[in-house]
Amino acid sequence: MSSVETAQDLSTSTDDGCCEVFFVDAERVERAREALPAEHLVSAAAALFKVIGHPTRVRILLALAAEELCVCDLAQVLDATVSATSHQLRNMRAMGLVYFRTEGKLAYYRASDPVMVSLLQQGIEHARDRRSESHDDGGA
Amino acid sequence: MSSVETAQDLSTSTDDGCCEVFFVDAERVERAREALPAEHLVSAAAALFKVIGHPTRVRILLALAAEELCVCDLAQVLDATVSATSHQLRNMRAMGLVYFRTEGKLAYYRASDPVMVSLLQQGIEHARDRRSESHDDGGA
DNA sequence: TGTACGTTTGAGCAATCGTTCAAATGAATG
DNA sequence: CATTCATTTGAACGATTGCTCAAACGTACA
Repeated sequence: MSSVETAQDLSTSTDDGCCEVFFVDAERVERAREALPAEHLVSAAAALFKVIGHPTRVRILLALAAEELCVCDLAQVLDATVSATSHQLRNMRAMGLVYFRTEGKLAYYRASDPVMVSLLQQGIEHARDRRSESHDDGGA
Repeated sequence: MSSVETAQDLSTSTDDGCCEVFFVDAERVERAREALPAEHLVSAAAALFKVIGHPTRVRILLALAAEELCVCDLAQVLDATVSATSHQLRNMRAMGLVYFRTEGKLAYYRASDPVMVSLLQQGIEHARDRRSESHDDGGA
């Protein structure tokens, strides 16, 4: 519809490693660029999602959203080592996804970020829905 | 109230590596266990979130949700190599997050999973909200 | 104070990841 | 048919990850 033909085969010295000097569709590139949030937001969101990007931590967050648990009991729920559990909790605590209360020699953890818990639960539901349809996760 | 005091200091030969034979609070363990979805759902959701658990792929999904782009232009948007971009697209395509249409020698990609895009956008917004409050991401 | 025990921590290790580089593929054009 | 060029692919790499093991920490209790 508009000036898409900005792409000429000028062979300037700029080595973008891509196409020619100009993009295939400069307009779309511009619009896509504007759709991207600030760098720190992208990184922060990615860091948040990375936490729930591993089965162990998914289970941890789900368990701690349902029940306040000490490390020992949580490890039981996960069927994992106490040490491994503690390591992950450290990670999640640093990300602010988990709250931490100490009582005697026990440390009680619980989920502290309802939004992330909700996002996770939506993700679980979505995974369930996708399973109903024909979704091949690559299977590699 | 029920039998919470199942926790005795019996020292059986089972080496769970945790506590004693019994948990600190067997009831909570049971409830937490019931809160966990089936294993394949946990894995599937984690795999989904892992995709948007990296800044590069977050940018890719956001860009492709806003605009249909060929690999070359997408690489421009990301300020990344065409090869690196293609590798990530392969990953995301395998996960069904990205749709793929070929026209001549160009390959046009776009986001194909609106739910995941929505989840990602909620995550971005949440990251923005968290930033307003006192949230230290550990900084490590 | 000394023992017991839940928890944390650090080193080490195998596995995975994200990227780069070089080569291959495949569709258009001459 | 040879060339061009967008895209894909595979090998290789450095970095990160998630776990285990052993040791340290800190609180309770005798």
